[in-house]
Amino acid sequence: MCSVCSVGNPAESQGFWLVEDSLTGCGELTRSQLLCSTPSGRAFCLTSTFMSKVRVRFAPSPTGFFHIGSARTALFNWLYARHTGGTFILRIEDTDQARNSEEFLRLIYNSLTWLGMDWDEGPNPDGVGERGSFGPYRQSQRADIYKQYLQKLLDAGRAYEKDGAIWFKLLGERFKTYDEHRKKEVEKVKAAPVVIEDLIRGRVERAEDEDFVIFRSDGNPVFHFVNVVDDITMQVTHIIRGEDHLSNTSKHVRLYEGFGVTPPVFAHIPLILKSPEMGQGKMSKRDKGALIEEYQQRRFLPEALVNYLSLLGWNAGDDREKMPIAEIIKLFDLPGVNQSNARFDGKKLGHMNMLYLLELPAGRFLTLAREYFETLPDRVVAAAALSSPADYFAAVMALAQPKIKSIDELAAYTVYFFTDGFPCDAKVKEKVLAKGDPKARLAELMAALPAMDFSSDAAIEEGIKALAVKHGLGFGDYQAVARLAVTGTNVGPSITGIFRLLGLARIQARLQSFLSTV
RNA sequence: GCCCUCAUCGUCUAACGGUUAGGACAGUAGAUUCUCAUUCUAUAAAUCGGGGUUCGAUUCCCCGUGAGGGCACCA
Repeated sequence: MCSVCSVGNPAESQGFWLVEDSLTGCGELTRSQLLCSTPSGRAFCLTSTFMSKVRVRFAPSPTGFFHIGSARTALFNWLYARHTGGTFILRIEDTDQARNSEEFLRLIYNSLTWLGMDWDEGPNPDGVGERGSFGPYRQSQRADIYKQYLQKLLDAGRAYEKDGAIWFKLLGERFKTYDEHRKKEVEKVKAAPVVIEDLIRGRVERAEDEDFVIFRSDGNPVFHFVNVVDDITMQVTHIIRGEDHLSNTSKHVRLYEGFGVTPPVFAHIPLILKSPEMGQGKMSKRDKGALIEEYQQRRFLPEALVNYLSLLGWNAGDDREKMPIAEIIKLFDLPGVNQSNARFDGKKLGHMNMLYLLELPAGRFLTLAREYFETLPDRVVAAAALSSPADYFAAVMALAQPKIKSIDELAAYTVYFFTDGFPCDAKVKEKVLAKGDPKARLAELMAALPAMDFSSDAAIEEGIKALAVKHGLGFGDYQAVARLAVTGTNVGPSITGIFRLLGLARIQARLQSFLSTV
């Protein structure tokens, strides 16, 4: 029996079954596809899994900020669509009129676009009109379709009205029992459990033993109903969603049966949990680092975020972690997705971001840096940076790019290039002044400065080294105190680069004014 | 309370039933460059517990325990 489409058996196969003996010849199949067929004893029918076109959907509801878990679910759907050459659908689940907002809707389009997840069907990214021939793609515009499908259930005797709402009717013997959780008596139905063949979890059985509401008394359909109707009418082949929906799936399967439709393939992906410092449970919108918007504002590189997200619950099968998106698409597959939940690790994400930052073309870094300063809350620093000559700004950024871990460090890291009003770190000052004879070093440096060649980093280095040799000291003896005087800190790019960009006059002025404070 | 899922270093994860249990992030200690960051080297760190099956179990089975999710006229 095919684990996916539940049809036929390998003995009757026409050569379209993925079974152990026939693997060697299947060069087209990925490693994880091969593996999934054997350890768990599952078999897949190629006709259903690979030969019909994959259609997957991401179906967010615009009731809150777009967060990391949603992005990962979207990503896995998108990756699977791109991996299989299938279709990625964006559907807006906006049936909860009280909590929907246009602002959140725009945020969904914006975030997906920023992350590079383009959709083949759904509303257009600008919110005007839509694409695809299975629309409308906003549930708020699909009322007629829901009415029509409700009628099918009514006609089949599988739905009934009670207390003004419409309920889905389960088949089987009925009995009453007391529900501890809800503290009331409920009517249950005796029936064989629902069997879910999940691509990631394997076979899951769950009893579905209570009628449930499909249309509220206000006339609006509920999630379970619209979700299933939409997936049927949009011809969705694979439902990739968070494991938190696994318990809902039995309801959905019963609805598919009620409509006389074979359910799609389910793949319930693990959840993203809070990092240990953040506490227990799944990542929530209130957790630090949970919102995609935050990374966008901090100018994280979307490709780094996507790469990091792809590694939460999935891996390439070897030791590689940083990979171009094309490689991830090539290697990604559903049976290779882990079953256990993953904790979010902002530090590792930061590391990934740095890796991408290091190899970012200077031109793009410059664009991002400019955008960053344009939206920087500190308008004084921003104005100073943005009003500097373009080539000077570019030179400063070139100095900073290989040294910072994320773009939002840029203001603090480069402030002294753009203004004389930079802060001086008191602790660093104390430390540096305590070592050797810094005042003497500064005096020597100032004396040597006018004769120094400022044309290149190498020339500057040579000048300072010559000075050091002359006094029987090391480069570091001048570097540390000069850096403190000129930048107010002990971290930053090479001192030679700082000297070269700032130029003789400003170096002299800063050394002078620093000397007056010690 | 009931139902479902999961379980390898602190974290993300590798390991046809046979490995000195590997890599990455974070940590620690060094090296290097003018600081910092990078880089390099070294180091510490894991198979939840108990039973089976097996010549042999991280891997298969059962029971505990722990973690997560669900149990709405929310999605």
